Amino acid sequence: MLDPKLLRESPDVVRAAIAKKHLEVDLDGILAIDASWRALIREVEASRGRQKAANAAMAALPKGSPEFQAKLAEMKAVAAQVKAQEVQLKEAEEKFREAMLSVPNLPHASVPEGRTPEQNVVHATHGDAGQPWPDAMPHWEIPGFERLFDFARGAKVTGAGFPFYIGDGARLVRALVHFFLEENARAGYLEVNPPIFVNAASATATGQLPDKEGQMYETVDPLYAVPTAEVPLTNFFRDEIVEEAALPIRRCAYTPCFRREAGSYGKDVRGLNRLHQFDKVEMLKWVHPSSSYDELEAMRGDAERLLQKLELPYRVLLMCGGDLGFAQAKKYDLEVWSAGQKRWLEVSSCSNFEAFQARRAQIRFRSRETGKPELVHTLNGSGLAVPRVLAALLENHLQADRRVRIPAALVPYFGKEYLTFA
RNA sequence: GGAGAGAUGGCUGAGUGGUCGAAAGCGGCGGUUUGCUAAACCGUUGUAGGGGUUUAAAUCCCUACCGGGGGUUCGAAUCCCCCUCUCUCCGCCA
Repeated sequence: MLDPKLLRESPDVVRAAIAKKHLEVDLDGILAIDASWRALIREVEASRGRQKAANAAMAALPKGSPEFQAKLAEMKAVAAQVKAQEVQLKEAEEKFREAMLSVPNLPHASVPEGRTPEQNVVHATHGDAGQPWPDAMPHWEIPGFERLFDFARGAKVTGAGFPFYIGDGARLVRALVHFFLEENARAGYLEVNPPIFVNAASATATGQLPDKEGQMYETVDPLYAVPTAEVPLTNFFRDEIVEEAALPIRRCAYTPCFRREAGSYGKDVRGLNRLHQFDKVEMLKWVHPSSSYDELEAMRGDAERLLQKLELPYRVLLMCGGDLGFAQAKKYDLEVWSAGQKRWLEVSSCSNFEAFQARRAQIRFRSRETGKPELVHTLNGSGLAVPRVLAALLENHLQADRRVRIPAALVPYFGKEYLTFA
């Protein structure tokens, strides 16, 4: 959620920012709702003030006295009025809050202009991505692929997009998760194993609810399977005030992630490109507002290093305003080169949310300077998403003999130098 | 799943219808004392919103908040209902 004061005091700043994101929001309507809400506050508070004063007076009067009786009759009317006004106030407040939730976060000044994904800026490219790889093939066409990645049985047992990983396939998933966690721990992220179901309050704080309800799996209890570890991780400190000295707090978590992804189709969903259940390690930071952009660069570097150690070509995109997302102030995407599919696959997205999530989740720190609680800045980034990295490993490191070379950094985790489809 | 007990400020904990935003203690902050430290003593100490004043900060006034929601009442931390969570016992279970 955006700071309501900012909207009130500088609507033009907000207007310009929304334009940069190419979104449409009725700011004048929200400002009108805000004004009428605040007028109502004044009315209700005046009535309540009268009531409170009268109550104090009544407390001093003898219980059955005529003065008491007279006051009582008078205050019955005031009480009825207050009750009615409070209903109105509550409605107005709810309306305002709802309206504020429709206002996106402001993009940072360094975010490039643009409307479409094509206008994202290629920030850097590593490795020989984009070069012709004569022997490369999409991973699902590699002979024996279905022995390690059984989509047919997954579809029978659960549904499309829920594969079985078998043998070296399962081993590679486990090795990648372990590798990511160890590397992130070394980079200063404390490992956390969170719940993989969250309640509605948590899903609301990170923005999955109310709008993206259809993208999550919901249980018969009012619980949602996590679409990313970001949700339980961010909510860890919800409604809390942390010590300023504790910042920055860096944590990472492995969870399976569940996404309904309604409406997806075509080549995007072939093989391991897009699944309803997949494994991911997520990095999260709670930082002092003054350092959040430095922390974003550091986090991007942490994610990049993982790809470098896996010897995978990739590029870094700086997202333009139109492709930035509702809640992000600045975002980098890391895309690995899929040699067999000859396309880029997104494997990480590192974002600075500034105080946008923290305001919604009420995550604050006590400022040493002012002694007052202030909102932290939150950042998160994948480090990394497993299936697409796995797909890139299969395609990019495939040998002429149909074995897959395991990069040196991963060998200790995988336990062998080659993966075989036999 | 069954039975019972409980949820109060940063923490411990009093308060069972009328100046209770809430006693007391601890902690924190400021000060006095002290060669320094400690102790002692004095003062101070929540959050959010609205408004007055101000360039701003400071400051002042008002309102709300005693797990969450609803109800009774002129008036609720206190009475009633629902929910959530915690603890104890029983059952079940990896």
